[in-house]
Amino acid sequence: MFSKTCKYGIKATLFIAQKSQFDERVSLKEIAAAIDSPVAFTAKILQLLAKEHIINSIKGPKGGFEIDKVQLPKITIKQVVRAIDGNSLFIGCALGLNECNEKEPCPMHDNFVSIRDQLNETLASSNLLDVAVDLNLGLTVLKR
Amino acid sequence: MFSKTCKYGIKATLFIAQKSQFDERVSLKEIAAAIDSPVAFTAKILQLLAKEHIINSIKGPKGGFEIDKVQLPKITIKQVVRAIDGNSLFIGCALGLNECNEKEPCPMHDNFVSIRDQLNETLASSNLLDVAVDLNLGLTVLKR
DNA sequence: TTTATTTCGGATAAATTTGTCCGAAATAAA
DNA sequence: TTTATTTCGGACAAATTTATCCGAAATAAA
Repeated sequence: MFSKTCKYGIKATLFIAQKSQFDERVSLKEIAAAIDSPVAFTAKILQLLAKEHIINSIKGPKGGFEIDKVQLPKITIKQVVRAIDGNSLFIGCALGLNECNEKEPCPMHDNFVSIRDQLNETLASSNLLDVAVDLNLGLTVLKR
Repeated sequence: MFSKTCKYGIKATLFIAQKSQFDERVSLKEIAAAIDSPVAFTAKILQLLAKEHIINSIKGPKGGFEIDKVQLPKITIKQVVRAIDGNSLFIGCALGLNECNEKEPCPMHDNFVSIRDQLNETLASSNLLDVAVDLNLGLTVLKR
């Protein structure tokens, strides 16, 4: 479904979001420890997310990563997925055809319309604040 | 969603199914041409599908691949997907957690329950005969 | 029996994804 | 200003997926 890179990216973003609720900035090491991911690889992903303006990065001592608190309810998981895996999950053909549409559909086309719709709906309506609140309440986890 | 290997596998299976409707056996070359896939790689995938008893392979002149006609309505796309990509799409955690369940769910767990259900339902109810009929009527395509 | 055709199976190679390393740049604090 | 800390960015490496090659095995037909 999602690439490994994307899974790390989502988890990292959610951890940063959780801490950003309380204006807490987190470091690369803390993030990697919290989501159980390779440090150096996680650095690359965070760099990408920063370039895409999904998170903010601050260099130097006391630096780290954070998300503007007021932006939390406006940023969605879908944005994170698109930034990392692109939009092939949302618009590509399930069987990999280059030109697959209503006129010349692949055999799975119709079946996947509703799955895709639901995936879109789910990811586009999952905002960082809601998910961060659940994390904070201990209702959900990022490890194990 | 599906690996490239799996996409080739599904398309190859459907092409064989289409021809098997009329007891026509098809060769590796015909299959690769019909689904626009690399010949040698397709051979590997067909070999795997034959081992999993989803298709039959016949060696020698006039050999090739076929599916028992009476089995067509009983074989589902889900079986093909499972044979190639395994069942991680159906049972694995969307964020890659090893232990993700109702007790300790990942942040996406609840959201993905219905998506997964629908994916299951869709793939488990897509049998080869139905899809082959559509292909034969030209309602769907395996290329472009 | 010989030949031609076709899949099988193992080795290898290319491409992509995942992951590491390390010096550079930024910057807060001493 | 110097030092320590932290992210940045480029090169490199390992692992996995995708793809190729080729001789072996099977088998239908000449």
